[in-house]
Amino acid sequence: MTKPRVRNMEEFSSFSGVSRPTVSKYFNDADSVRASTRQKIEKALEQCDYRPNIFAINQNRKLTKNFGIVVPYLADPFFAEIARRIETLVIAAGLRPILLSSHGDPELELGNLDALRLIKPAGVLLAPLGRASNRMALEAFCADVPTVNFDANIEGVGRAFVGHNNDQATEIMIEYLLRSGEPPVFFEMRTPPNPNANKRRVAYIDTMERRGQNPQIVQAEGEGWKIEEIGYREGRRAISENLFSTNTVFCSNDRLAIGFLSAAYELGLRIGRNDDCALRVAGHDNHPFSRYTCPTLTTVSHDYSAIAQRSVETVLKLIESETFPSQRETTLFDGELIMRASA
Amino acid sequence: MTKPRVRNMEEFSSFSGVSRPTVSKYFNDADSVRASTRQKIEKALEQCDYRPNIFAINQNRKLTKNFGIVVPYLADPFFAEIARRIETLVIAAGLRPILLSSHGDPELELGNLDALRLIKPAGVLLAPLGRASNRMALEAFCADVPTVNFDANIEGVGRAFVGHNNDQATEIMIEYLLRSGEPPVFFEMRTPPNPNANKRRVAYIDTMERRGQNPQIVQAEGEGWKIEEIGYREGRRAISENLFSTNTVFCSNDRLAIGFLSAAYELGLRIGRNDDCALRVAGHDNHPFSRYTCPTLTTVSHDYSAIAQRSVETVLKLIESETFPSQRETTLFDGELIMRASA
DNA sequence: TATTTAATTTAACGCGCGTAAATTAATATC
DNA sequence: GATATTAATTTACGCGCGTTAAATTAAATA
Repeated sequence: MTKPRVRNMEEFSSFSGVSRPTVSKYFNDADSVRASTRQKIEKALEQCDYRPNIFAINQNRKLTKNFGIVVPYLADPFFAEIARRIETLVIAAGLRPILLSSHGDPELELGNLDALRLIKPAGVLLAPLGRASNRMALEAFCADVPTVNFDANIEGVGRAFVGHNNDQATEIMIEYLLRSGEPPVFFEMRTPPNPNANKRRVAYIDTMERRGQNPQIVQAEGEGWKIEEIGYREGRRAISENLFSTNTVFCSNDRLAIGFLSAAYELGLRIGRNDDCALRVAGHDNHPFSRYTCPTLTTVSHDYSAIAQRSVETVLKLIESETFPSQRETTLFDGELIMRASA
Repeated sequence: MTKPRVRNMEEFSSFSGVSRPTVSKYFNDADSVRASTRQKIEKALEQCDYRPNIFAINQNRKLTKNFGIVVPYLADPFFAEIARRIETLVIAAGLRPILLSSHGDPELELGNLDALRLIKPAGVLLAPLGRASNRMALEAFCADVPTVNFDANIEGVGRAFVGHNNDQATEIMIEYLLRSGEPPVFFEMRTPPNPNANKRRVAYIDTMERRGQNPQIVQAEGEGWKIEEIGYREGRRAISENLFSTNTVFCSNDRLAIGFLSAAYELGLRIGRNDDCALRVAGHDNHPFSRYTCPTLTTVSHDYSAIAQRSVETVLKLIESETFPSQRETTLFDGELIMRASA
């Protein structure tokens, strides 16, 4: 019953009756050995539970099967969700994902990259903090390790960027809001941690002007990643001080909108597109919780799966080719209008 | 400007003028060498950026500085939050946290433990899936690796358990609800993934009976970790079918409550403790989003920081002592009533 | 059956570090 | 200043596996 303990490849070699180099070959690529020897090995594998020592394997490799995934803030379900998808794809590609969160802290972001360096990852997918990131350090890292930048685009960071088309996404939401009611006022953080926010502001202004509308922006004070709280506090203030010139609020992201909805509810405002509603509210991101807000949040969705898929594909290609791409390619995926009850 | 490249400890030894074994000693414990030699090493460390190869280090160690953290579902902000705290403590203890999520999948849970085995972690903190977990396999793992079980208690898994006092927490909420209005009906999943739910049901029934009340339970159908959705769908159904015999609903957890609130809102029910409200709703967990629901959710909080702290302490003690504790100790931390607007 | 080709075996070295024993040097104690 | 103590150095081996070259064997082809 009790399987014999096999301590190393040497022992497994004699146990299976296959020479050690061949066993080694098998573990690197099971198809690289003859079918008959493969059977011998796999039969032996069933009778004892030997597994190669991962440290010894990686010691001589310049490149391991490790794969780093760095996100700025894992407690944000948005990043948890996209990380989950990426993890799955990475595993399917035969690599070992290592998920790291920077927890909103630029020093920890550097620490994470430092930790990744040690484990010589084959590739890295990096969603940087953004404004707070130490750009020089990130660039230095990307020069050494095949890295693709995703979610938050920082020029020069990573050998490619895969992300969300903020321009298009902002535009379709504005178009929808314009044709279905009063023009939207943009509600955002004055100093957002994430660069997508800036893209969205610019896109808002551009689109509004192109439509002959007067762009209006209400900015929330506050720093950091406690975005719902900022949306709540500043939303409450903005409503109280009557800062919104129309009945339509387009929040820069869903977390801000979640806080805003909470404030509006507390102030007794009805939100929605019915006649008896005081305000329409829209968000941006299709945050996992946006379908459970009160009312459910009309928003514009990232193409989560496409972004995850393309990101992984791009790094894998990078790894395979072993070349430095001559230019940093940028891939953006269009957003999709998610019609719910809030606007 | 360009720092000389130092490839290994040998080279660093001659670079710094300190013998290799001493350098090795330094990297294992900087205080174990004489202050003067320590200075020599650290000065050299500034002039070149050598760092020991982590794979070579761990190859000879039976025990690494790796530390595993396994949670059942990282996309749940509750687990993200507690994982974040644990990570911080583990880093402070000089260990390298490896955070793994089972994504609600029992096979992945085993895969995670398998992956952890390979990296010979000094210790592991394991929050199991619960009902779906392969208990035998978990036990086998815990026999080999110093593991402390947290959050979801599975008898026999881990050498200690640290968690939330579901009995006490349930009781204080029921007491509050009883003295402030109608008796609570318990709303839960019929087949909850997490064993805490069962504890809470039992505690609900016990407390109600001790108070001379008639316990009433409404059970939601549905499997898996999409708990908000289940809360929404089944909450909507239960309200429509008039299954609640009083105006007070005590949800088994906040995620269920979040879904329930969304359903109630959609059905036009006012939630809260005012006279004009149709329903009072309470939750359990103090989920990060519970303060942004509409209305804000009255709930009972985990002592997040105490649980995180004690969990880490317990594993560290286990690691240090290198002994198998004669009995599996269970530590529970009391919950705290979080009064908000929903009940 | 002879020949070519492919796979396996044997033997041996290297990776970067941990670690132990014996020796030497630097401090601390009297 | 002599001795005892502590720390550093020298030397050497081992960890488990990758990898390579030459020798051998097995399979595929003619």
